[in-house]
Amino acid sequence: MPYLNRVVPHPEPLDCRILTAALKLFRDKGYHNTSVHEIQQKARVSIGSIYNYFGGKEGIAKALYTHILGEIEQLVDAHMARQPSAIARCEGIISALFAHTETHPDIIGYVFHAKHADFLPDHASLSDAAAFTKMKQIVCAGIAQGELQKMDPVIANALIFGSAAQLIQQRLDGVIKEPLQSRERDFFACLWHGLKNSTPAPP
Amino acid sequence: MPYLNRVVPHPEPLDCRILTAALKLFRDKGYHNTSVHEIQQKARVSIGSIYNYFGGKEGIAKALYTHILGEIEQLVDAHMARQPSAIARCEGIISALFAHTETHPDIIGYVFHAKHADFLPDHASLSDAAAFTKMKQIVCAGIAQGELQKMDPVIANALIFGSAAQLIQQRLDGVIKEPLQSRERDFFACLWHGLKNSTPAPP
DNA sequence: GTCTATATCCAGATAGAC
DNA sequence: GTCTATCTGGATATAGAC
Repeated sequence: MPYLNRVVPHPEPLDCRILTAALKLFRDKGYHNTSVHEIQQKARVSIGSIYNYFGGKEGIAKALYTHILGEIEQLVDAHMARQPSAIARCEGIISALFAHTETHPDIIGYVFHAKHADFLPDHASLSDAAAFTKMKQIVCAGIAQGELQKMDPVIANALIFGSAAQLIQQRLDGVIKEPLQSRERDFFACLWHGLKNSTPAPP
Repeated sequence: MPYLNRVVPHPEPLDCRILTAALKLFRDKGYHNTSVHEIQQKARVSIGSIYNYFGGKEGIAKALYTHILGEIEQLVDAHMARQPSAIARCEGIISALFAHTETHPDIIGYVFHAKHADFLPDHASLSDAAAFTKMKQIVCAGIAQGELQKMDPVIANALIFGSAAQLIQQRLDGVIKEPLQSRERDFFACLWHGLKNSTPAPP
């Protein structure tokens, strides 16, 4: 019964094991302090397989990067489709990111905390990624429609997502001890108190 | 005349040359992508001297880190001594950081952008540095005295310095094309519009 | 104290058996 | 497709002359 031998020890596919192992190591020790040998050991895979699937350490980092940014973009798209209001969209996205920070700190940490320019030189800055561009568009639309105060979109974007990013980073660093959800409601209240337009523009 | 031979080529002291060269390289290529050999060439110093002064690459990084964080702390202290108001203090500090971002992007980038945990494992998180702790204290005092709205200090801190940090990072990345000073006034207006307490507490 | 030349080590990558 | 064993380059760090 060769079948049994294959099934039990590693239910998840091989390339997936490599990615999850690498993600955790990159988060814990940083990209440069992680050797392929360590990834190989943690994923219980041979070095040869790693080079077969990803062509090397940088290939793993790229695969992780595009995959995770794609997932965040999907998240943004989902909230844009679900809600017409800019405020509701931002709240939904930030709320989802806060939740992910608790359940998948590796993933969020890899995107928010890693300095990708150090090991992915050909990739553009994070701000240029599609997911983050779309967040800016949400803010712009909210200002244009009068839902948010008339103001510089760059500043509005910094206030909304910059402060959220700061909370996420402090949570990842352990500076904030409680789950971010416990602060979510207060955070939104403070945020919109300053940004929401109380006198909506005429249609 | 041996004196002349010494004076002309390198007016600044040797260790200072090493630090400035390393700072620029770390910013441009990242810590791990910079070799001691490159620092040596750029600083026009021999490898032996580098090990004499700093004991190695990590020693340079540590010296830079403590020195720069010390300077920022001094900046915070200066503004705390000059102004009693929390809002004025925050504005002064952020304004100074914005100005530094334009004049010394290497320095600001090294503190705000580098992932120090990757190469200074024994150092605590940036948020624990004295300079940033004092910024939090300023915000707390502002809330306690009724100058700022009654709210969670962690959230207030994220809104104020998180958004400022976001602007600085985008400026360093080149996403923002104009000097930050051009947005400073608008930024402060938006910020305090949401955070300032319009009904001050009784003395 | 400053330099050059050298040693040592380890990471990333490859070759080839199975 | 997966593995083991090996190669190679380059980085940190040191030794010793001056």
